[in-house]
Amino acid sequence: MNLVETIRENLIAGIIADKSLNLAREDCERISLDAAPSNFNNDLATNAALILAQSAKQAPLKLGERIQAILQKNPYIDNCSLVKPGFINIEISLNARLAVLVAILQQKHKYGCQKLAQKKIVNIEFVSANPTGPLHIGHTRGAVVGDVLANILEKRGYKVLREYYVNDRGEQMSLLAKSLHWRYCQLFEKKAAEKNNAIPQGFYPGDYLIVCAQALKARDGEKWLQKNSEVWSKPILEFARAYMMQQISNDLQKLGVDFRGNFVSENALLQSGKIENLIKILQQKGVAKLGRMPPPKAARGKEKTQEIQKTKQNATNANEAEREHLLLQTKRFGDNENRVLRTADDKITYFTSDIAYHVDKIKRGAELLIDIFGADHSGHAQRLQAALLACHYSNEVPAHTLKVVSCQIVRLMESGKPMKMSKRGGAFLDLNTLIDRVGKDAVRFLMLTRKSDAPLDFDLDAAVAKSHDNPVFYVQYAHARCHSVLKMAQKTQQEQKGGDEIKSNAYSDDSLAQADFSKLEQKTERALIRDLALFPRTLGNATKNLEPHRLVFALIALAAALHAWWNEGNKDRSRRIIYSEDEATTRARLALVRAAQIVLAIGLQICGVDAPNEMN
RNA sequence: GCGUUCGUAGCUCAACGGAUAGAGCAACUGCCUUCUAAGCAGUAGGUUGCAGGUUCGAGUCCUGCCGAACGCGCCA
Repeated sequence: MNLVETIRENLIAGIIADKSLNLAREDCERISLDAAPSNFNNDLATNAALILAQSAKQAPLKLGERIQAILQKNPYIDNCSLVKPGFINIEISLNARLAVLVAILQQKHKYGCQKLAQKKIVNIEFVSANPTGPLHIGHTRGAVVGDVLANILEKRGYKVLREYYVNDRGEQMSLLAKSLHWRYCQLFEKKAAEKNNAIPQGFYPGDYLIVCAQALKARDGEKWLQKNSEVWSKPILEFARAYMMQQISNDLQKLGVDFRGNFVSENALLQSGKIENLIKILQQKGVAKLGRMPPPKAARGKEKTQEIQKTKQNATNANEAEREHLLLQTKRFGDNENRVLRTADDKITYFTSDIAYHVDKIKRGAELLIDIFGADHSGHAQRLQAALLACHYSNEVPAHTLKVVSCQIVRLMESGKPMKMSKRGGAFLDLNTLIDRVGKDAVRFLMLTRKSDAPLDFDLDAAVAKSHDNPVFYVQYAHARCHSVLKMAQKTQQEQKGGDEIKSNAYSDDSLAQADFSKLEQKTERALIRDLALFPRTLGNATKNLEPHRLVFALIALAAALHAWWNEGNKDRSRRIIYSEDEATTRARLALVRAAQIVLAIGLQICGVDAPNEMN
């Protein structure tokens, strides 16, 4: 039972059935049913008359009268009023409120779920941080957004596969192996401390590599001290990979993110031959050809350009501009440059393996791909879309299966000031430390308090504050209050009944579902019920737009509605939830509290945040 | 220079193309003999960066400026 969706469907059916309007289902898609603005004394509002005016060739206010008549027939609606531009405000009936509360009390954690006729398979890829160091706050946002989005999609009837793509080959990994080997050799130097500052240019500088090197030494002793990198590079790279992935996996676990073992190795993909195979197909279809690349264009970052050119000169003596690479013709598919698939010296680029990975995800059955990217990957996302169009052109995959959610940067704040983040000094705050400091719940919830494509300030002090300006606390407190009053009610009930009554709970969910809901006529009570009724719609919107923050804002609003209602008991004893002089009213109010608690718990669970029974 | 994203109250931010643009913080005024005041109610605070356009209707879509972040490798 989803009240809002039921009313909407009923309305659309009524409109289509009215032959004189001559409207079809397609015309009705944009019809919405939302919370009515608070200045109107109503529950819901619809824009139907405004949306349909054009197709029906009638003025909104005139058409509104017909729609109003259709709505009036609905037993879930008491009154509706047509106002100014063409909105119709709706007052829902006692029946409707009863239906909402009973649905929640019966369905419990399944409230808000949607069953799709055919489960759509979604592959959601997130984090995918290079295994070259521990996760930090930048990765955390993507981790939480991806995980919660996956939870929401599961609620809404999708079959969701979470994946982490491990970039375990290429230049960065070689560099990691070299850095680790250097650290490892340092462990055997007598004057290690003095040399500690002289980390070779470009090597990974973090202290975590010292710990990693110690682990290597503990396992293998002096085995890799030799200079010949031919001997140590492979085993050390493998050790580093395994070590780092273990750390990352532990940190994710601590954050409550579980990939259920779906870590897909880039190296394994390469070994499988799938990448070469794709290249072959792209060549056959004529979208991959040999060609030269123009020099880098960055005009703004002159220094960076010079740096890149310098690196290249060091890397090879060949004249770069003259070499022919295998290029994907992404220009034909919306990119502003063609991109290198395989270099002249036969190296597969990151770009190529990522394309093959995405094609592979589709071939493994995914009907929709979602990538959660950091802001620094926005350029890559565009190229990837163009590349997938090229694959579509080559009959490899369907078009437009990839949706990219881009997460902007997170700034760590301390007492209102940005924290200095220096990777070089190894002093940056890693995820593990962050969770130790503010807790998993705060990290997760606060990461969702902005829409993903806006930058986020994460304030370490606000995260642990026990007040209204800390949304985690505010929502968890609302849940705890619900539990508190229900517990209190049961306690007084038992005392009155005098102990060992066999039927355990007079306030069980089933029992509360029988309450007399006509007792819930106060404005604050009706507002709360309305919010509960709109909850499934919030999940639907979050799904449609791939925006998990919508859920979080709805939870904050729900908590506010609960706190507001609760406080009315401060002024007027008869408005307390437990009102000893009126058992029927008490039961009805407890049913509402319980329903609110259930919905808060569902929302928190989706966010991966605890729903505590007590605050302490 | 090119691309992506952002620009909303003093601060931090909401608002599937909808109504009189909403919350929290900070400021001011009230509410505890309590089911948790770790909360609530109220006052004040706005030309949604600027200028055009699209339409019944624009903070939202389009174009051009201004400002900020990120990216622009044959790294990942």
